[in-house]
Amino acid sequence: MRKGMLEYCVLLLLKHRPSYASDIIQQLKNAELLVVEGTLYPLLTRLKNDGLLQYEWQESTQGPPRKYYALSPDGEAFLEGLDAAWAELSNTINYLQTITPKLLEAK
Amino acid sequence: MRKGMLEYCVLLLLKHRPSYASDIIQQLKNAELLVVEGTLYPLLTRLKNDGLLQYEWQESTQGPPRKYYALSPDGEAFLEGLDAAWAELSNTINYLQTITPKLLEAK
DNA sequence: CTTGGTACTTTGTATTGCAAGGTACTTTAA
DNA sequence: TTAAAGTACCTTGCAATACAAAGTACCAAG
Repeated sequence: MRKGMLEYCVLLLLKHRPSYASDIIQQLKNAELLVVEGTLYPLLTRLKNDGLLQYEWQESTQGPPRKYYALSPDGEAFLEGLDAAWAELSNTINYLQTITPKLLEAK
Repeated sequence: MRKGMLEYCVLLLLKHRPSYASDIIQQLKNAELLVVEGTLYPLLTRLKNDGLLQYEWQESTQGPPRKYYALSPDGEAFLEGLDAAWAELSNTINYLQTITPKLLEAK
């Protein structure tokens, strides 16, 4: 179900504030969206290769350095497209839900 | 983006009213969701094999007979699970959207 | 100098969506 | 009577995504 949504969620998070992978996983967990490393790392790499993200290394006070990802200008534009796509999808589902009688009862 | 959503949309439609493949495609197009045969037929077959859908052949006044698909009892239960999953995903996205400052401005 | 914690990465597999092509039956029209 | 067009169903092969699992590297604490 959540397939294809992760990209949008990650971009939303990074728009809010640049983060590194483990941090992103933690933030998504807070939003009740479970993601694992094997999913996120390839996604970040792909988005960077597509020019939607940038990153810079930053030293950590504890442990190895971290790759902080942030939206590139292209990424911001792309995200606006996803906002529109989400709004449309959301409308579609709402419409399909309302035509089913049973959900109307549930109100 | 729509990945994984098609299943939900198709089940919602079939809950509303049993339909055959070409009809489903048309209804989804009306809801602004473009699907092609190569996507839908395997999906219907899979849902049937999983016991979520049933079908029966019905003669058509014009053209070849049609396979009318409908939700099985298991399918109805499964759909309720998807309703819950959608509500949760929707909440998650809403939350992630609201923490980004720019979207708040857009209001 | 070894153990445990943090962070990043890669490989292989299953699922999903799509393009493209194919089969079969029915009606229309030459 | 056959040819063409329309409707409906199905299959194959490919690309993209998510995940499990395993691996690499650095640092701090004991």
